[in-house]
Amino acid sequence: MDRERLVDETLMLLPTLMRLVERPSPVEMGEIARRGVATDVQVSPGHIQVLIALARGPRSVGQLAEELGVSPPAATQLVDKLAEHGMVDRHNDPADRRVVLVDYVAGMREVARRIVRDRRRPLHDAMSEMTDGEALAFVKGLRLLAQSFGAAAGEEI
Amino acid sequence: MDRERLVDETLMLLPTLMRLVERPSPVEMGEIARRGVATDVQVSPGHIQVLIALARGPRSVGQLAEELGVSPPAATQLVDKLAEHGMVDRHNDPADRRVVLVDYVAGMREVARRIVRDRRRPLHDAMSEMTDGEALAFVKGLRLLAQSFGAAAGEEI
DNA sequence: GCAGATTATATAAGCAGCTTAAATTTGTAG
DNA sequence: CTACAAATTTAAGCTGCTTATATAATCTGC
Repeated sequence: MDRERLVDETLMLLPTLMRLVERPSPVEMGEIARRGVATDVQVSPGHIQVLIALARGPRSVGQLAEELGVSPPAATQLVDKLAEHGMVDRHNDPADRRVVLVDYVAGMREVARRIVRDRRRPLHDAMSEMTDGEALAFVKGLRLLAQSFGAAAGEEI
Repeated sequence: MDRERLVDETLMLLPTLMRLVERPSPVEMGEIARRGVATDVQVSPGHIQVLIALARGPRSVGQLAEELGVSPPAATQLVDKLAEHGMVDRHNDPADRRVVLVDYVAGMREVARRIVRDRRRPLHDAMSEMTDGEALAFVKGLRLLAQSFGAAAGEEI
């Protein structure tokens, strides 16, 4: 099979896809507005990642940075904005007071779930046109790519 | 199958992958340096996209913008930088002098091919661990996503 | 053929999201 | 208790995009 062509097509598609993904869609703002959160909230992919990560329990800023593959200051920034809009809360880890634990504000877990759901609607739609095998292969591909690019970029320490 | 989980995983993976892809790898700079082009060139995914698009023939700035899914000023900027480093050239379309046609500088076609090849090495590596079916499903998935997000974001005209 | 609208590109200004470097606070080990 | 290490934040800066505006070339209707 012509792998070259597939690689080239991916190289063309990936950045374009990313620009689309990063473009803030107004969808979830309506959702937020209905709950009394500011209407002009711009939920970026990074924020969505934080909301998803927190669904599995509280996280320290450092853990978030690592899970998202960003620097600690970037994680601080993401948490700042979510906290500003009353979505998440910081509190000190009693075991180690250097650590800042991030968690949903009480009652915001459900709101977060809805925001994430809205955000992933196009993704969900796209995936509903794949067979199970294709969907699995797609995610496997993403994992492989992240791993491969990670090895190329990150591991020069 | 648990599509929800796959969607969530994709939502976590995509932005992380993008940050990795966008991180400029020094690989291709060495390649450029050997050809007498400035060493501090930073080849971004957008520039790679332009180089790939030009492999199929000269393009106007507007066509590039459309192919990449960016605004015309963004395309102008990408071309600016590539031209600055002697990779591409502008010349007027004799048929319509408003149009600026972009093409490789003579002899740079081959250099571009090598730059693109270096840039896609991690991608190539990742794809070599997929079966043919998986690779096809992966690219199909990317296409579906781009289409789906495009419909969600772009078609509000 | 020419005034006015349209199209293609470029310039200008500004913003979001990341980075590295330095500062602050807390923990740990000799 | 001193000195170093670790977690987070603050500060400064860069890149890649955006929209709004400017400029130049083309098309249209009279």
